[in-house]
Amino acid sequence: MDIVEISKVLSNQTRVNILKWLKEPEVNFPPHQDIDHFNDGVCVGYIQDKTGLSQSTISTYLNSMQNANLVIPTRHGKWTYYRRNEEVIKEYVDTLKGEL
Amino acid sequence: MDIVEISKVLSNQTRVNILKWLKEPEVNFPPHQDIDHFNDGVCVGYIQDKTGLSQSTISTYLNSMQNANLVIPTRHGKWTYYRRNEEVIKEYVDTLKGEL
DNA sequence: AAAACATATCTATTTTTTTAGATATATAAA
DNA sequence: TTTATATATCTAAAAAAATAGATATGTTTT
Repeated sequence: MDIVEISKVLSNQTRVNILKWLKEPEVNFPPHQDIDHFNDGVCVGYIQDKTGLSQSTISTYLNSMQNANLVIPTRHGKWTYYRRNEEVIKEYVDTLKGEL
Repeated sequence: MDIVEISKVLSNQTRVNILKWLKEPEVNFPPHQDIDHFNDGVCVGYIQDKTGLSQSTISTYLNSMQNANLVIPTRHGKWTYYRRNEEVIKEYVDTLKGEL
């Protein structure tokens, strides 16, 4: 868990929003075609639609968030679903609470 | 309290270090010439020495930290002392805890 | 097998951040 | 009242991040 790397992710409003949206996928996104739950998170396309940014930009964002271990990708057919990594998010906040 | 602005400050190891050092000035810095306490924090020169970066860079860092309300400056003669703004730091962490 | 679809990666451009030297300002000391 | 000291601000150059179009890859559908 790298405080500086995670802070870089959080220093962009859209990326913060994505993390927040993924907290309640059923509230923030439409249902998926193939599956009727959000256990593995939300597909890239839905996230992109919500932000209005380009596909490649969102993919880059999600990649940086994955590198920081803030989200976990799962491939399901032709879609990649992203969900929050609650453990690391908690560890980050708790570390800030203690060390900062 | 701006999450993105504060996260930008924290996305640099030296700035994180400065915040940590200011938590225990008596441990991390030598005593000041004029005053025998750290109630108003630590002078810029001491912080600069500890980082090894240039004077203008440290001044820029401290300015960005002040703009984010993470530190509070106090002028004492020819020195400027910086101390942590515990309220805002706590508010930031608590907000992350709740919203993130 | 070809076409369509979702996402990732590559590439280039623009924007932002970092960094420090030079200079300005404010205060204190000589 | 000049000189020294501490810090802030200005300026410019270098480095890093943001962004999106183009292309590649993997998967499904036809």
